[in-house]
Amino acid sequence: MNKSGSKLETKNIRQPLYDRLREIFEIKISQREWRPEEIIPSETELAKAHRVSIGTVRKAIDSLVTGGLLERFQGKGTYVRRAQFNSSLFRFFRFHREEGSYQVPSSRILKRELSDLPPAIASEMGLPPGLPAINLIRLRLINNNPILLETIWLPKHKFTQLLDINPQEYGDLLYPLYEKYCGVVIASAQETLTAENATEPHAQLLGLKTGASLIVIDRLALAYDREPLEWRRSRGPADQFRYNVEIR
Amino acid sequence: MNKSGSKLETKNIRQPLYDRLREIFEIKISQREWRPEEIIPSETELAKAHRVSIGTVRKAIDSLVTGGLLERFQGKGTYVRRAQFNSSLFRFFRFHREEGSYQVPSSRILKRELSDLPPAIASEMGLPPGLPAINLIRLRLINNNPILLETIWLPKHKFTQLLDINPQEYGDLLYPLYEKYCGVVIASAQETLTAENATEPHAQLLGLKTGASLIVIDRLALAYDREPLEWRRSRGPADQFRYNVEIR
DNA sequence: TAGTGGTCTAGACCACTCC
DNA sequence: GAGTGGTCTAGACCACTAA
Repeated sequence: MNKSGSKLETKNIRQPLYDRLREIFEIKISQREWRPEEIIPSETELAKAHRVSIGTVRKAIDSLVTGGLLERFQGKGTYVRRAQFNSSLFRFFRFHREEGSYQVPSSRILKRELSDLPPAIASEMGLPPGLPAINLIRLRLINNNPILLETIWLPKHKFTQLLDINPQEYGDLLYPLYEKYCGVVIASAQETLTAENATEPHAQLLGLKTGASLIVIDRLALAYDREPLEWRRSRGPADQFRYNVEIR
Repeated sequence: MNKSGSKLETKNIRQPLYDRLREIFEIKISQREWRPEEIIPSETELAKAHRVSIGTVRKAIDSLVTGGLLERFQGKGTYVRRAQFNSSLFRFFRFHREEGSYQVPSSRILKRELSDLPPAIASEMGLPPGLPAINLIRLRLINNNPILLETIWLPKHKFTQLLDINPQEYGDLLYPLYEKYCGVVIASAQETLTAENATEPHAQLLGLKTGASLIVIDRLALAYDREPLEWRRSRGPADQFRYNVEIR
C-alpha cells in the first residue's frame, strides 16, 4: 500500500531517517510481509521506494542485522533471519558428553494440564492472572540420562491445537511444533540465570542428591512484535554448567 | 612518526581500509599514545592524516566504540574509554541490601604471599607454570557482612610495588591501586560463571551453611594489548544472584 | 553477464559544546 | 562563532553469486 515512491512522513520529534526506516522494516517483519528465511528487496529498490539514499538504507539494515532480525549475504541478498536458540544459556550446559559434537536432548512430557495462569507467572509474562493456560512438565535426557527438568506455561487461546496432539508425539523440540500447529513463531527471548539447592523431588527426577547445586534458567519467549508467547523454568545440574562472558 | 599525510600501506591480502585503520587506532591506544580519558584527534584530522575520507574514519571509530575502547560525544570529541567494570557479572549479585543504590563492598585482605604460579592457573593465564607470583586472599563485605571470597593471582614482575605497601592499606578497589603503583591498566576481562556446593571453610568465611549453593566467577583481566595481568576466582551466595540476558 | 551486497569518496547541512 | 560529531546524499568501483 505504501509502495513505489512514497516519501517518508516527517515525524514531529527529531528522528533520524535511518531510524524511521528501521521501524518500518521491523513492522514488515512482525506482520509477516517479510517472512523468515525469505529474501527482502535489494538495497537499491528500498532506496528508490522510500526516496532515500542507499547509505541510509544500509544503515537501517545494519542495525537490524546487528539486532539479529536480518542476515546479509554478499552477492545474494538480505534475508529475514529465523531466531537461533544456539545462543541460549542452555548451550553452556556440557551436554555433549564424551565427544564434542552437540546433541539435541530427547524429551519426555511428564504432565500436560489445563490450568489458570498463576499470578507470579502471569506477572512475568505481562498477561492477566487467571488466564486459561496450558502447563507442561518436561524432562530432557541425553543417552537416557535426565539432564534438564522444565515447567512450561502457554496461553491457551494461542495454543489450543497442541491439545489435539498426543504429548508423546510432541517430539524433541517445541518451537517447530508451535510454528507448525499453532502458526506461532518465536523471535526472541529473555533469560535469567540463578542457582539453588535441589529439593528432594527435583533431585530425584534429575538423578542427583538432595541439596546439590542446580542452575535455574527462566525464559520468556516473544514473537517478532514482542508479544509474550511462552514462559519456562529449566533446572539442571550446576556441575555441568560453565558460562563465559567478555567484559569491557 | 607516521604523521601528517602518510598513505596507508596496502596489505597483501584483501583488507578493508577501515579495518586497517581500526588496527592502527588500537595500537595507538595499547601503546598509550592515546591515553584513557583523553581526547583523540577529530575525524577530519584523522581523515587528512591517513588520506582517507571521513566516512571511512567514522566506520573505523564506530567499531572501536562498539568494542568499548572509544567513546564519542557530539560537539565535544572522541575519547579513549576507561574500562567499566559495571558490566561485570558481579553486578548481578544483589549487593544493594535494603535501598536500591549500588555500594562498593569493603575489602579485607586475609592473606598475601609470594608463591609460584600453580600449573592450572598458569594455563588459564597463558603464562609459564612456576612463574613467581603474588597470591592474595580477600574477603569483601557489605555492612560488615561477608559477601564475596576471592583468591587473586598476579605475576610478580609486574606488581612488585604492591609488596611495599601494607595490605591493610590496599583500599576497597584493586584496579586503581594497580594503575597508581604499578602503572598497569586493566582494559578488559573474560569471566566464567559456574556454581558449586560450599565447602566447610568457604561456608564459614561467608557465614553460610556447608553445602549451600555458591556462584563461582573466574576472571582473567587483560591489558589493552591483551597481555594477561590478573586472574581471580570469586565465590558468593547463589541466592543473592540473578543474571539476565537477551537471546536472539 | 546481470544483480547483489561491500567498500569508499567528497562533499553538504545539522545539532551540540564550549568559549 | 569555531569546532566537534551526527546525518545524509549520489554517486563509483569491487567481490561475490547464480543463471
